[in-house]
Amino acid sequence: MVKISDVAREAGVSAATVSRALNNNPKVDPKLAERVREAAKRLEYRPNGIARSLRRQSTDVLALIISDVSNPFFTAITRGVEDVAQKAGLSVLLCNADEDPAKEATYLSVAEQEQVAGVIISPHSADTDVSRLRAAGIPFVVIDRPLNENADSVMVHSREGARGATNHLIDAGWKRPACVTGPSDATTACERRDGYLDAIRDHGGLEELFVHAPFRQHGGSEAAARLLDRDDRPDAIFVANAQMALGVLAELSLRKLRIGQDVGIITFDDAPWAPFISPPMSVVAQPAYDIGAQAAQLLVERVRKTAPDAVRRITLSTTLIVRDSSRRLSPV
Amino acid sequence: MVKISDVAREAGVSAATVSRALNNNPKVDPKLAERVREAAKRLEYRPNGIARSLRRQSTDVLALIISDVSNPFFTAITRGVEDVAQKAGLSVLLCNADEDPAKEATYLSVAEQEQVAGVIISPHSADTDVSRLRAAGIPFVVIDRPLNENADSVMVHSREGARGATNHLIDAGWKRPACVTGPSDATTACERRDGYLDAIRDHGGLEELFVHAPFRQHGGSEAAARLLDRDDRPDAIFVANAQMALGVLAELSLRKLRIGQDVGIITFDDAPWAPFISPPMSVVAQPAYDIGAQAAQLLVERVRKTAPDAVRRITLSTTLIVRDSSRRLSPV
DNA sequence: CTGAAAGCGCTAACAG
DNA sequence: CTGTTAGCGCTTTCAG
Repeated sequence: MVKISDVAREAGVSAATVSRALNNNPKVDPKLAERVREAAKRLEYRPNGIARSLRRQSTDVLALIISDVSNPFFTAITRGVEDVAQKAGLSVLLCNADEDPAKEATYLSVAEQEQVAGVIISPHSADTDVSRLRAAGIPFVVIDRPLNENADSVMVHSREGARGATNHLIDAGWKRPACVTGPSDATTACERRDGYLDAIRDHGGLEELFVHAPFRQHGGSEAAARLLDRDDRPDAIFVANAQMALGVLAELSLRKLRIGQDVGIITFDDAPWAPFISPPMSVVAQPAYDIGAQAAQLLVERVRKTAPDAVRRITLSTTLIVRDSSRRLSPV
Repeated sequence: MVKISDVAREAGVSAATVSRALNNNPKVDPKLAERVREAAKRLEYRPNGIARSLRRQSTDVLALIISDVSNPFFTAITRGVEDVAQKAGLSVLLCNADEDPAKEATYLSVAEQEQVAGVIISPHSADTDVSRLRAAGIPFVVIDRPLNENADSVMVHSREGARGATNHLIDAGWKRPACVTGPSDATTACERRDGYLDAIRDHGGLEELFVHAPFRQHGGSEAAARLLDRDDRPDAIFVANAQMALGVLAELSLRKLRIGQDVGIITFDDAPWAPFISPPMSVVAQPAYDIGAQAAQLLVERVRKTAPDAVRRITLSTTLIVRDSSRRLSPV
């Protein structure tokens, strides 16, 4: 490994000058700087990022801790984060907590030990412990799911989105809309359930039918099975995320229930495949890319200390996209 | 930030002893060790990973550089990598090169500067330059796409899979199968095209119809459009990845072409949504999770230096899953 | 078994 | 503008 002192010797200057030249410090003689750059190139010198971080007491990497890499919603967020981080010269370390509080804690701890410049996290629950980040002075912004404490955040009006989706189902003529949502310790799962309940109560005379299950395809299947096993089974389902929706679809097909006739369906998240299933899936789209981009923007400003001290909270809106899965083809 | 010397003072020992105790060095008095652990806990001490890495000249993180986070194939790989890395006590830093050689180079450079313990990479092209990794002594394993050099790797028999898919199309009665594949600088794109060509030539009398486009949904749309604009348009399409397949689907629906009647389709990668589109999509499934798991296993052994010196190359097979999109409903 | 001391590679004060 | 010096926090010889 070639180090700074090697370059210094090659260029006939001191290590300090090499450091300054390579970091574009303006008060170094342009000629010398050029000589240094050439020497560095000749030797294929790469600064040791670790040593640099230790000395500077800071790094150029952000950690993005997400709940599930295989959820397209989170990968879309990732792109938003990466695009703005890259513009700011920061790399992003993507951590997949996998809806597992233990993994989440591990990554939080890694972020601390590796002294990342900042963290963007979609916490598994509102109780996720970020105190160590605070203690270590690492700025962070919370996305997707709120935290039981005051922090910069970029959220979505989940509840309103859910309410709108459920209302849409009712307006379309479905008589017994149910809700399939995520685990009860995930705030987004509860908010979407509550939005569903808001709509049910608004209309009166409707039964509250919801079930919690993991935010995964199998969770969707299980929840749907439980609902459809009832004697008074629902005739429409509002699903809280796209992966669960796939599970619901599987269960529906197993039971030979036809979408649009026997049952209506609408889901949170406009997954890429939503327009292509049959019938095309109605969705509540979240501005995933923007969530990531705005969170990264906030974080970069914190890292650069160009942001005001006050906590900033951004809440974005969802968009109802009606395709065919929620329409009622043969009304009674 | 509480550091090792603080713990040393609190426990009334030297920093060296704290270090040894916390690293479970067996030759430290159990009583002392206990005292140290208590002191550390009391002070909420967290070792500074950066300082440790600088001193040890190594880290506990692997970098996984993938071509596209939003491709389910790569997220499935990611899970495989994470599961085995975690068991080995290593964290994984996920880097999204986004099919962009510049981003890829950046991440390679980050991996080097941050002295990661090892790298798993799906190189954008066979010419991707990993010489710096070699020079820095960082072990790496190549996945998905081969490199123009001898290295540990976990690949898939793409060409055979593509050939099998095309043969299946022909056997199903389609008369003019075409191929929509990725960019010509991506090796997997070429292999899948070549597998298609193998099948075409095997049968004789068939025209070679293929088009290269980006490995993205819009790439699939564009390629399909080009193919379907021909006077002698194909009646079946073998698509080289799931994201492109979605684009092809979009184009087909735009032109009101019915799958199974007007056109047959089969794609690489068993995306979660494949069974749910209409008709259910036939696919060539890749063992994505295993690719990740085996690559990580190889890498861990390199990192731990428990592997033989010889380069190891693993090639996994694909599985043809016939659903309905490739069947011909009304044969001529 | 424990402590003192050296040093990983870099950058920031401080002189010159 | 450049060089010398000191240390970031940790681990690891080397003595004791």
